[in-house]
Amino acid sequence: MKDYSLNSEHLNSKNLIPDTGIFNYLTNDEKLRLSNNVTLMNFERQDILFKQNMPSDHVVYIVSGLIKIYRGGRGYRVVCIKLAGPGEFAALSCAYASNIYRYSAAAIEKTVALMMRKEAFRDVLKNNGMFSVSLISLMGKEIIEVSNKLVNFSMKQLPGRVADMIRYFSEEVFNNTEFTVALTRQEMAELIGTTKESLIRTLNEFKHDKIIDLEGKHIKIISNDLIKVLSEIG
Amino acid sequence: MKDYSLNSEHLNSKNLIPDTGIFNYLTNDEKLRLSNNVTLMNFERQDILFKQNMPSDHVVYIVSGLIKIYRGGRGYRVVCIKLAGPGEFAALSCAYASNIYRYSAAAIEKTVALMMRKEAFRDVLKNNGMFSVSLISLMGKEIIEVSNKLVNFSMKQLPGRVADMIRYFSEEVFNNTEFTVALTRQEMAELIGTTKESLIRTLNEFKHDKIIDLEGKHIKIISNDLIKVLSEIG
DNA sequence: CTTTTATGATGATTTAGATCATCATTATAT
DNA sequence: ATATAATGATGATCTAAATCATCATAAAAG
Repeated sequence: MKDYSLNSEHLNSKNLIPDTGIFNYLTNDEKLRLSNNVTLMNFERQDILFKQNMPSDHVVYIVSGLIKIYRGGRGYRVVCIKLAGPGEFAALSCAYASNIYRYSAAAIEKTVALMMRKEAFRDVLKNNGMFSVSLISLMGKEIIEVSNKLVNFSMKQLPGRVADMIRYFSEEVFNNTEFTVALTRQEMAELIGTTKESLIRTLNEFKHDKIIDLEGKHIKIISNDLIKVLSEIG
Repeated sequence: MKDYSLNSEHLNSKNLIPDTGIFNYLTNDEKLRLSNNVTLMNFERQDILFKQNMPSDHVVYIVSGLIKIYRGGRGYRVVCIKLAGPGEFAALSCAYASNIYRYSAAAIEKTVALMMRKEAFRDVLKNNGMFSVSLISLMGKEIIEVSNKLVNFSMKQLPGRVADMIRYFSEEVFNNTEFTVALTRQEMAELIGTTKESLIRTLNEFKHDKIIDLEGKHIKIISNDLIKVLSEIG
């Protein structure tokens, strides 16, 4: 009994907030207060974290894994706005700018996420200037990223966008020239605004031209230079 | 002499910060301190407010007029990311997320803007929680807007995007079904990711189909319903 | 273990919209 | 006022990529 009670108390006061990134700016007290409004969640591939048009009540912080943030349109067509991995937030933009989620999020691989009640998160933002300025910096990066994607979508044609995607996986997600993506061809296509057929063709052309090695979901970059050139000339 | 001196002092302590929007959250003292780091600027059509790749040292607040925020790519191709009018900020995303401007801004019509030194702006953000949370809300809206544009670019074809543009002018910029845009056809095309020829053709088709009246830069919406339908079905 | 459903791969066909070319009209500069 | 440049407008042609169709293979479900 005594042990159990102790355990429970210990659990209640356990700090779920990581000691990384912008959370470094929080005091222990702030961490604890925020922590009491945080739920740690586990998601399997294809699990939904939140869905477009639902009331937006949480800010989501990815501890581990990978998720996709996407918008569905009429007729099953989907556009993937971005992926988010460890240390990244999701739904930040909706938290204080909208009362509903403006897009959906689903786990691409096994993912651990912290669901933070947005009111508690806001209280911390209000009281900790360094924390809020850091968040403003993060959101600025997100605006720049989405704008870049917009520019790439309008200026580059398929080979350029496919090269962009491969570069993104290699440089931003896996930090390796060789990697295995859990995404299907369909999902990859949604990430760069094309159809699965066109994506498959372009990937196989890259393979044929010895730019990449391709075996199922495993991609190995043979010529990083060519990938960079393709990505830059569009 | 005496009069002149008085005038000058009065000018120095003059508060340039507007009493609108998120600036309402500032105390008089904060307004004054910020005001000392603000320059009021006048721009004529085509004047550059800031240029891609320049060191980002200011946050820009539009008092009146209209500007375009755009990115140039190789070969004179340009993509317009968004327009910004009175009460809107520009370059917010670069201020604390980048040391350089990631895009350019130019006046579309005669524009008055406040150029706020980003360090002073940050000081206020750090010390005023309501102000920073409001800014976070504004930036969230911007992320949602750019994401929407990305989704529209990938899902809608030309008539849908042209209808989007007309709707945007009518509902967001001019609050009228009849308006005169200072943009050239080329600039309109850049706004919706197409070429001037295709834009001209589509606008003239709309005219022919009695959806709009078109005379040079003056547009009058005849059937708002059709515009909405076109914008929604894409 | 077999059936059913998702995924990956290719070929054939179609099409939206880019590109190229030309000319009229309207601004801007000399 | 006249020359020069920028803009708007249309037609002809071309092409990247979507769409449609089919089949192989892999994964999931019964």
